[in-house]
Amino acid sequence: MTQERGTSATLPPALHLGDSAASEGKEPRTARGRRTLRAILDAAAAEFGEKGFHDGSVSGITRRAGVALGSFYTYFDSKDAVFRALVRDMSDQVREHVAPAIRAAPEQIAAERAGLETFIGFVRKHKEIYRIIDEAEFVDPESFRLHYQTTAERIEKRLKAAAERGEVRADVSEVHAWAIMGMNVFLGLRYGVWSEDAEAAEVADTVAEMLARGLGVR
Amino acid sequence: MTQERGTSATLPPALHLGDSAASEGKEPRTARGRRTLRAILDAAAAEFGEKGFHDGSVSGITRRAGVALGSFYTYFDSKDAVFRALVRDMSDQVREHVAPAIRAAPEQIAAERAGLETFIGFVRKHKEIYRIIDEAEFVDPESFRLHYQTTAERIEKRLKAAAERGEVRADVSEVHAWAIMGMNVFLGLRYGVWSEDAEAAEVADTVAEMLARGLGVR
DNA sequence: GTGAAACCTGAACCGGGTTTCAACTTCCGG
DNA sequence: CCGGAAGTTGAAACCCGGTTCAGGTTTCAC
Repeated sequence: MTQERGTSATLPPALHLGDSAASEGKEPRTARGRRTLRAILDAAAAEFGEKGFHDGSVSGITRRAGVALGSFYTYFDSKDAVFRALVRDMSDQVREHVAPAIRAAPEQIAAERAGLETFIGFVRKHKEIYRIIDEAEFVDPESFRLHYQTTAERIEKRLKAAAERGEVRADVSEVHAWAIMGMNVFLGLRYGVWSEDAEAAEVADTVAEMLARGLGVR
Repeated sequence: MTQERGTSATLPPALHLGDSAASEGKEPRTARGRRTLRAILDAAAAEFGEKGFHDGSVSGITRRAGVALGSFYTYFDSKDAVFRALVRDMSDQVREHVAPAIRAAPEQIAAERAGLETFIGFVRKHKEIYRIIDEAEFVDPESFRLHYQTTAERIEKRLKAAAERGEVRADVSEVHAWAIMGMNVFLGLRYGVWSEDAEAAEVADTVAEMLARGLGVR
C-alpha cells in the first residue's frame, strides 16, 4: 500500500490522532485498520489544507490515502466527521506544542514572548492549520468557537495568576487576553503562513517589548 | 415588486455598491435594472451572511430578492462573482466608516482608540461582515489577502507618520501594525459579533491604555 | 489450520444546486 | 404609438460529489 503523494510539499507530518479520531463505533480493531485510519487522516489534512473543505472531496482523500472510497465510511460517518476530528486535533496540537515553552519561562512577559515565537514556528511547519481552523467557522462552528474561547480563557487565567505574583499590572482582563490572542493569530498568519521574511524571534521580541511596557506594573 | 423579506432581522442596511458591482459587461442600463441589481446584492449579503457561501444558494438569493433565478445571471456571471463583489464592498465599507473617526482624533493613540471603538460599533450593525470576509479566504483568496494587506499597510503608514510627529516611539514597524490589526479583529469578533456584554468604549479604553504605554515615546 | 470478524472495494445510486435558454413582458426614445 | 433593446421568467439540462452496499479478501484468536 504505497502512500499516494498528491503534492508532497504540502503533506503535513503525521498527526497525533489516536483511534478515537474515528466516528463513534467505528474505531479500528486491528493493526491493519489503524494503519488505514491513519492514512485517511493524514490524507484528509493534506486535502483540506490544500483545497479547503468544500473543494476537497472524499474521493480526493481516499485517492491520496491509497484506499477505496468505501473504506472511508468504515471509519467516518461523513465528510463533516473527518473535518471535525481534524479541527479538534489541530486545536489540541497547537496547545500541546506551545504550552511547554510557556511553562518554562521565568516570568509572564517572557512566557508570552515564548508562546508567540513557538506558535510562529509551529505554524510554519503546519501551514494547513489556518485553512482548517478558519474554515471550521462554517463547517463546525462549535469547535471554532470552543477553540478561541478556551484559548482566550487560558491566556486570561495565566495573566491573572501573573498579576497575583506582581509580574504584570493588577487590572489585566479578558480584553487583554483577546488582544494578545488576536495579535498572535495575525502575526502567525503574516510571518508564519504568508511569508517567512522575518525571524520568529524578532517578531516575538517586538511584541514582548510592547507588552512589557503595556502590561508592566508601571 | 415587493421586497421579499427572508429573515428580516438579518437583512443588512442597503449596501453602497454602484452599478460596477455587476460582472463586466452586465451593468444595468435602466433604472429598473439598477433596482433589480440592488435587490440582488442586498439579498446576497443577507443570504451569505446567514448561511455562508456554500450553504447559501443562488435560488435563495433570488427568492429573498423577489426575482426569478434567471435574472441573477443577467447581472452576474456566477455565484462566485457576487461573492467577490460583496467582499470588496464590505472591505471598502469598513474603511470608509472607520476612517473619519481616525482622522478626527487629535493624536495617534486617540486615533487608534477611536478606530477600534468605531469598528466594534460597525461590526455590531453588520455582523455578517465576519462570515463574508473570513469565507473569502476560501472563495476569493486574492481579495482576502488584499483586504488585510492593505489594512495593515494603512496602519503602518499612519503609525510612522505619528512617529515623525513624535506622538509614538520612533521604531514602530510592520509588526506593530499587524499586532494592532489582529487585536482589533478579534476584539470585534468577541465584543461585536459574539456578544455585546461590554461597552465598545470601555474595550477601546483598555486597549488604548495598553498602547499608550506600549507604543508611547517612553 | 480454520472460521468468523474485520476490513476493503468501487460501481451505482441519488439529491441538490448551478447555469442555460427560448419565450415573454416592460421600458423608452424618437 | 411603435419598434427594438433591456429586462424577466422558471423549467430543465447538466454536473458533481457524498453515500450506500453486496460481494470479495485479509487478519487473527483459538
